[in-house]
Amino acid sequence: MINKNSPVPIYHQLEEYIKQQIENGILLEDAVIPSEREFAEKFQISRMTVRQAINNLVSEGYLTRQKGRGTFVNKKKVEQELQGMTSFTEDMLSRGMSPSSTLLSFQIIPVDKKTALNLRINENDSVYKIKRIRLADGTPMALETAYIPVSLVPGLTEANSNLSLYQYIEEHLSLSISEARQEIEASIASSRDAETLGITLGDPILLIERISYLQNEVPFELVKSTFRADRYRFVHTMKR
Amino acid sequence: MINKNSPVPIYHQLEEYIKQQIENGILLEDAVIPSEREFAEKFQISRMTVRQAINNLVSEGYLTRQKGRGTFVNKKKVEQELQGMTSFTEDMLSRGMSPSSTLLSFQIIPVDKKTALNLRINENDSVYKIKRIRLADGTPMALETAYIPVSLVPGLTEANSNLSLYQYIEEHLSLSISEARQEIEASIASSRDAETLGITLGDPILLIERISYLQNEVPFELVKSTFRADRYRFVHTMKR
DNA sequence: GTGGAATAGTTGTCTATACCAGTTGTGTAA
DNA sequence: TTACACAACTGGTATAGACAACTATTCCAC
Repeated sequence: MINKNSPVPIYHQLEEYIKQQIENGILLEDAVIPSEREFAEKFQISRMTVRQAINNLVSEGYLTRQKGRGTFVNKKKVEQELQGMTSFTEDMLSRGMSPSSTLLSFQIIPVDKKTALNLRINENDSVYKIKRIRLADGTPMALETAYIPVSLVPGLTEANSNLSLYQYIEEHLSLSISEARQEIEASIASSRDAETLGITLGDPILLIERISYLQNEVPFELVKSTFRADRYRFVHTMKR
Repeated sequence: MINKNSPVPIYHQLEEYIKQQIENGILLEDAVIPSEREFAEKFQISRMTVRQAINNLVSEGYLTRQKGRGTFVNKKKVEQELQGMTSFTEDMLSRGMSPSSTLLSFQIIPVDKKTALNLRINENDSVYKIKRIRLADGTPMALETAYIPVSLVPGLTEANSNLSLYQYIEEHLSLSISEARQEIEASIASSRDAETLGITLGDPILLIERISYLQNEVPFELVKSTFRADRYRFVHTMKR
């Protein structure tokens, strides 16, 4: 498990080892991990090297140290990661509402120039274009159009696109979203907007355009949403 | 400067020492700091102890290491902290525009119930109520009303409220803002909004309400802003 | 029972040392 | 002058060992 002759530093190997133990459920949430001296003994490495590995995991939020007691496993990263990530599903759930959606269309089309730029792919590359009405507690809240490069999520079909997309990619493709950029704009409902959302022409609407990025800074999706301003208010917390 | 018999760990003393050198301008931005071996020699401590101090400062964002070259001083914490914190001034500067503001009124009034709740103070406690027109490159962008508990910033006057508030509290009161919560809503300009912002009745506007918190989670200010939607778009990046 | 000492376990701090790996300037050979 | 080698610096990795500070448990005296 630990290869002293590898060019990969020992402390980094140990980090990966401990992370895996957590992923695989061998080390459970809130459980103590083996002591520094145990790790040192087990892998025949110095305690300071063990400390370096554990320190890194602590600052990455995987572990918590307690003097005199031991080192403990934190809650899973995944649960933390989607916090405040504002997928519609997460957003509504956190407001105590029940989200659902109606699929309006599901297409694979060559991407236009502007969207290609945003997704950092070539013009005319294939993208999924998914249009949905988003509902909360059964009433329409938003009209949403998502663009996703086919190359990133080859297996997407009408059926599984109906689930929360984020959940789908987390669980089936072991990718995860690490960053998102949003632009929020106020506007006035056009007659088409008004019709699909059940409001009146000229009513205020919120236009939200979100680009989500994977860990490697690869753009994953572009989502354009039109929210009813009478029902939806964008809430958002910034730290540090 | 370093007291080996102090109960305060040496690495922590060194951290404070280096931080001070940065604060006092002895170590300048982008400059190299003395090498680990130099610090060790100068204070007669082990290089590993020096590394522990420097590691902490690196993860706190004060320093950056570069293998083979040295360790460098980052931009001041203050400048980083307000990044994305969306004070109007910072926001406009980051868009390459020149921000200014016109003070409409500056009052000290007893706070109403709802605002008191948001600021976690008692009803009728004194608050500053500051109304301003915010301009970018000379044209009106937003109407802004800020509420700040007098108890938190006793010395505020019409004169210094005209500066960037954030800068004022950072520099004169050594408080700093660590978190902010925003609610963003679309609406339609009333005749009064339209008049002050120079737009037409019925035009779309963005209503932004922000509560900023200090490090200790004490609410610091409540700001209600009305932005022209034709000129302003709220942009925002979420990480992790 | 309660309080306190002894004990064995944990992480925290610190030292001294060694070698590796990347960067930069300098001096020498082509 | 140019190109390369080398030396002298930087931070990065790793070891072994010591003692301090803190926690939990056990056991004994009161």
